[in-house]
Amino acid sequence: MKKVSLRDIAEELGVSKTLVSLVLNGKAKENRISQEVIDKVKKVAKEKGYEPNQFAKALRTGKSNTIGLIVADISNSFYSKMARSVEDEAYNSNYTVLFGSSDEDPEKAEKLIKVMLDRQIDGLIICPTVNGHRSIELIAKHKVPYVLVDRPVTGIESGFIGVNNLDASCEAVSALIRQGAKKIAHINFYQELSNMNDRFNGYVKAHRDMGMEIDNSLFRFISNDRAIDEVHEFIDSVSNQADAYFFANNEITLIAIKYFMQSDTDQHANIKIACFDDHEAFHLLSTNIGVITQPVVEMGKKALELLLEKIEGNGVSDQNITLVTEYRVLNQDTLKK
Amino acid sequence: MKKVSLRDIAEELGVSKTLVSLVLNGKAKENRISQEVIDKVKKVAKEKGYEPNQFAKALRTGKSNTIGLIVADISNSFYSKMARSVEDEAYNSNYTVLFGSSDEDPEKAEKLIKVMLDRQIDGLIICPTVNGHRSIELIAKHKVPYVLVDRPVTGIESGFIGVNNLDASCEAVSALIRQGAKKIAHINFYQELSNMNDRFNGYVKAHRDMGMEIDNSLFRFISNDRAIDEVHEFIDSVSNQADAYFFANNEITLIAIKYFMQSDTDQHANIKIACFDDHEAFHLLSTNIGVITQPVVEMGKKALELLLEKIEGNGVSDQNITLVTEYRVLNQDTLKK
DNA sequence: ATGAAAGCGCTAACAC
DNA sequence: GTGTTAGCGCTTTCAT
Repeated sequence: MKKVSLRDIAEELGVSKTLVSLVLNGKAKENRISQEVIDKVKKVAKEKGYEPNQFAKALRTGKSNTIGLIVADISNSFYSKMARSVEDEAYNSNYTVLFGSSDEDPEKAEKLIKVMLDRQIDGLIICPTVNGHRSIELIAKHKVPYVLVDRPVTGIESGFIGVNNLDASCEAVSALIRQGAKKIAHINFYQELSNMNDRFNGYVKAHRDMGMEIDNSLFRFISNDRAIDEVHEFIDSVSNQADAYFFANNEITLIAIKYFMQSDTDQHANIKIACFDDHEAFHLLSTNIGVITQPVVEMGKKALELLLEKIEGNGVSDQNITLVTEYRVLNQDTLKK
Repeated sequence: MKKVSLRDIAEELGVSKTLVSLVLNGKAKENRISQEVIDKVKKVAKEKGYEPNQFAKALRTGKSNTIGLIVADISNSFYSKMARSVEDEAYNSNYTVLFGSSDEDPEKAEKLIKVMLDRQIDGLIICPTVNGHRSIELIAKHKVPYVLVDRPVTGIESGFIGVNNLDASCEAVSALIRQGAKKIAHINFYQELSNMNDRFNGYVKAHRDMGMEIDNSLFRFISNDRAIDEVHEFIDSVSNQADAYFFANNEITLIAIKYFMQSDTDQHANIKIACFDDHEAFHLLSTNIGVITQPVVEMGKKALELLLEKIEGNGVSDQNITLVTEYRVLNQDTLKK
């Protein structure tokens, strides 16, 4: 059951490796190889269960038909859904996907990139971390095509797939205001990530548009490490005045809602909530919640499409694609629809 | 910025490729190469930013330092968490992970396996699909080490990582019975997957242990394609008699709970529920729910450990590792703990 | 202590 | 129409 190589087939047939290679790569016709030979070769190849050695092929052609995908955390539903979408598209285009989670750590991201470049990936889809410059430059230096998703990196010219963070946030917060909210608290991550900042800016803009002031004590940027504690602390500090909340992502939202539910009072039933990113859990809530849903499948799909265009070098200039989110209030009625 | 090869370094230094290779692979000492040369080589390699071409290396050595991971669906939280765990372990051991989702489709699984074998992975971790025999045999034929997770395949001798499906289910159902449930409905997937069957068997055993009968109308095996509709139909058909439910996984449970919540009555508040597999959404429920949690991180970790042992061929016989689940009732009290 | 040379399996430019 | 040849970049055996 040892591996069959081109040569084995060639020898068996008394022809050259070239011929076999040509036939098996579908280049027989354009090289005017006789049908008779074609059939013979194909038959033997099949019989012997020939499988080309991709390393040799890749070594020769420089193409691995593998792409890399680096996200913050594959176990997070947002990213795992995107991964799934990328995978599906890649599968259809005959690419395989290597993946890695950066944990928002620039060091780790850089290591992952190095390893993947080592593996001679043909291209890379990456969600940049804070201080992602260095790692992106690393990729660029290697001349490997890449596409950024979720967050752009300022100063980096490249393909990018994102959403309308600012407008979507503004819309969600405006909706809360229209529902009568006067004091909307906001929790975000303290990171130099432009998408997260835009969500904050949307929160600010909604207030400005309505001619409302925002008290500094009403919003907070928390750290990644102590997320849970900081959310709790902040909620305790604003629960007296706040009559609504806008959370910058589903992770924060989950922490907050859990905390609301733990509190003995039923106060949370009356609190208005809106947040960025959908989550299955929100659909099982008895309270209303406004949710900004990102078109995550579309994002993965577009990212891969763009990447393939760059890999196959159809001379497309780097595009920035902004997809639109959907805002929807989940409640008992939508549940029953 | 073109790629530097061994030869570039060798030429620059006026030495042979062999020497450079030896030094850079840490085999200098055992070949008694002079310290002076070692330093020189290392210095130049660093200066030029030498990165070995993994294809050439792999072509020569037959090792890719890449493993494959095939799960049913990477976007499912159970699998994405396992993937994360596998990834972390692999990362620490200098392996990269290729992944793919089989969608429980044997055809697709087989294609994925073929592609991965093509990529000359050093080993494979796989959650077998129904009728997984063929694909597993495919791997075996290629002499690539593999480890099965989640579900064993009868007749296949190999490393396997799973959990105590039968006992855990029995325990959960027994708990429902002790809480006073007389008519426990059960929904499972209609598939020849031994782990799912064991969950059904646990349900049966719990009844038998207590000397209770199970009416055939109380349980149902649903199909993958029409899962939602079939769950709804079944619930409609048993809601009169059932006073408790045991669901075979979190997917079914989510569908069911949503359906309960849609129904106008508040009946579901009084229904006792237990299920296999945890899910974040369950933690935000106001009703009680008994949850069997699989040690998913541990599963991924053990799977990779076992696989590496097989790859590195420390002659270990194929082990079957059964990890234990945890049963816990989630409710307002645990929430407040 | 160091190097020459073979070859992993494949592709592609160039014969014939 | 088909074959020859020359590598891709690396490791490894065997000389020296």
